[in-house]
Amino acid sequence: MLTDRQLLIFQVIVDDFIQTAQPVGSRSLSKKSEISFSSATIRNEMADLEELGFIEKTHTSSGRIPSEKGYRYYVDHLLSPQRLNKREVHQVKSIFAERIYELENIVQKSAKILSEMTNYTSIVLGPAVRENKLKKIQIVPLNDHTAIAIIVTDTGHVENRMFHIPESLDPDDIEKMVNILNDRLTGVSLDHLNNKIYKEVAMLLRHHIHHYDLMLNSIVDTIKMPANEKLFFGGKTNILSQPEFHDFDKVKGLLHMIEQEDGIYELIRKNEAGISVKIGRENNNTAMDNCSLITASYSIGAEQLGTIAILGPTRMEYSRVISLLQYLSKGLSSELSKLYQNE
Amino acid sequence: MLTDRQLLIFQVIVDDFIQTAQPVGSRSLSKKSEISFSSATIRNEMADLEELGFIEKTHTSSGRIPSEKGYRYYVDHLLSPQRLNKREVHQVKSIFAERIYELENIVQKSAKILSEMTNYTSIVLGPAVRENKLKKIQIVPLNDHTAIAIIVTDTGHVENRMFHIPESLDPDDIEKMVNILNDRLTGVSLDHLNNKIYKEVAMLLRHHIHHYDLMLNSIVDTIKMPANEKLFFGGKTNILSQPEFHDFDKVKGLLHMIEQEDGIYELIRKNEAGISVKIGRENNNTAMDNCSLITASYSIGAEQLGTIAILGPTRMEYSRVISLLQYLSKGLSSELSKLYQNE
DNA sequence: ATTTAGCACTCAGTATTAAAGAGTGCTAAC
DNA sequence: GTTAGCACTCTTTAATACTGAGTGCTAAAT
Repeated sequence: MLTDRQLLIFQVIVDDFIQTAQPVGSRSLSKKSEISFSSATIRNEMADLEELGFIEKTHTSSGRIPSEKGYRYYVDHLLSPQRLNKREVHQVKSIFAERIYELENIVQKSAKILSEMTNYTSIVLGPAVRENKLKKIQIVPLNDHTAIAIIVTDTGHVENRMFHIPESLDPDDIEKMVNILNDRLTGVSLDHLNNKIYKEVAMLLRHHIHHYDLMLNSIVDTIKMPANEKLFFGGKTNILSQPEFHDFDKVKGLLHMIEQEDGIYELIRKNEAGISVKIGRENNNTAMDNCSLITASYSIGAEQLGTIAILGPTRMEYSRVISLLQYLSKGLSSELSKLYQNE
Repeated sequence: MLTDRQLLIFQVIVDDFIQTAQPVGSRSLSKKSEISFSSATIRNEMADLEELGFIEKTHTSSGRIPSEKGYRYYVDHLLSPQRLNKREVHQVKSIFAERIYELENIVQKSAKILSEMTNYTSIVLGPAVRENKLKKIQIVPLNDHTAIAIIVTDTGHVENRMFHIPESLDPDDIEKMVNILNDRLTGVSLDHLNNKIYKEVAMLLRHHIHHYDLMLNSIVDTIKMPANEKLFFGGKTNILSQPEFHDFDKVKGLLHMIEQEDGIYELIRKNEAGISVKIGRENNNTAMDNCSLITASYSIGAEQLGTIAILGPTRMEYSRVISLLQYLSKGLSSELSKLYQNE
């Protein structure tokens, strides 16, 4: 559909624009070493490329910039996977250098390093806890009327919540209850827990403990809490350095969306495994106009855990970012497997 | 030192500028109902006020704006405490409306409401955990080589950390150790814990448990973790709406400082009890130029727990913000006392 | 001795114009 | 099919002038 020469010109336009953020004109193109024909020829080809919708003008007599369709084509067909250089490999590896055992810490650090390396904003969707399996439930009474319920999952995630102890409850009953719960529920994944409690365990409790229901509700609440997985950010202010965002309303909208988190969650969540690139309006969010989002998932074995993402202008270094995300997500996956795979 | 008329003029200038963000001129002042003399008279008085350093010009023929010294005087001498209206009282009370037992949640919500009410950025320094007293230590083994240490404090704060189990350790010994620790350390405040462990408990452990030291280190690490108290923010992007921050470099510096958190921590931390107002360069931080920070502490009984703060332009609604912070910090203190005071 | 009116002067902001530079599209020659 | 050439468009920048808000000072009025 495109001739080789059109392809060449298009590629050079995109590459140049990604670097300089300036519309690319025929004359400056003709001076590039990869291009051997005159500016007039280029102009003809550019007119065709524009008609096909791959590039556009910012005004009647300006140079050309890639359109969203153009970026899409570029990403789908023209991207040459870029090898990371030693420095970059080293930086990514530094995430795993210290022996940190906290999943959250690793994830947090990933976001930080990623944003520093790219100068874009990085977003990491923390591990989904809902598929974790229950390891232990504990209840620690604080005083006569409050106690704290703690649940630990098999990946070492700890969730806790305070609750009110019903007046009428015998302290011994608390212990009894915790024992029953641990006995029956260990190994059950968190999103099945709710079901299992009411279907199988509630009856059992009723036999042994008075007012079991009041306390049970608090525990169920604790389990339900992490409805949305946690988001981690790096370089939230990096967008301010991008020339395309030297516009207050634009920045305001974007930062506001980031602060709210809901919008981001929407954007990142619905993603299949592997790398995905969403360009501009493909994100279905006006705040994301002129922005691209590249996401990659990380996992333990076959179980998809979470997502890492880079948010930048549509004029993004797709090749480098994709390589980076690929490398990091692979690293994360293998490192986490090492830690949590119950071999 | 200032005549009544100068005081009046100064007050009107500050009030007007706080509202409009525009330099105030003699003519517009003379039209105000509180002022009964001519613009020429005002000009003379303003010249004096400028000489005294309370107001300044943005350029030779501009109206006047308050100087930092002026704001300081205004805050110290001219502020009339403003009563909150019903709506505002209601909004603050809504923070405590739901029966939330999580300290963190209350604090988080305070930050949110505060920023919404003021349109400035709010910062809340979470409760200092270090003076909490240990309620319980627990260790939950996840698999053969990792376990998770959990400590619970008397205010219901939960801290946890994963660690490596030394190969040579007998599983029974873990339980033994936890029992000894709980026995000896319950009721000790977190910042004394470290000391107490090495001085009194370590010896005891040595008698009973092989390789106790490896594990002990992990537990000590867990305790040490929350070195800085957690910061909560509200309305980080509100600064973008303030006209004085329609300057990219300014905003970038400020948002960057906020993102880093260290700087903020420095600013907020060193504060006595009660309300404190720091204006512009009094904050000793170039990113805070043209910004004021108002802080208030909250406490349980005599024990100072944390700080709530509002960050805005020096042209801030001091009166309203101070009233608001006063009211909220009092509310927070009493509400938290109700929850955690072990009556 | 204050207060005020009047006037010359300053400066930011805005609009207008002109000129320069980058780029295009089209046509005609190669 | 390719290229040189030219007219044209549009942005950017600088220069210029004008307006309006405001000041400082002086001299008159109170």
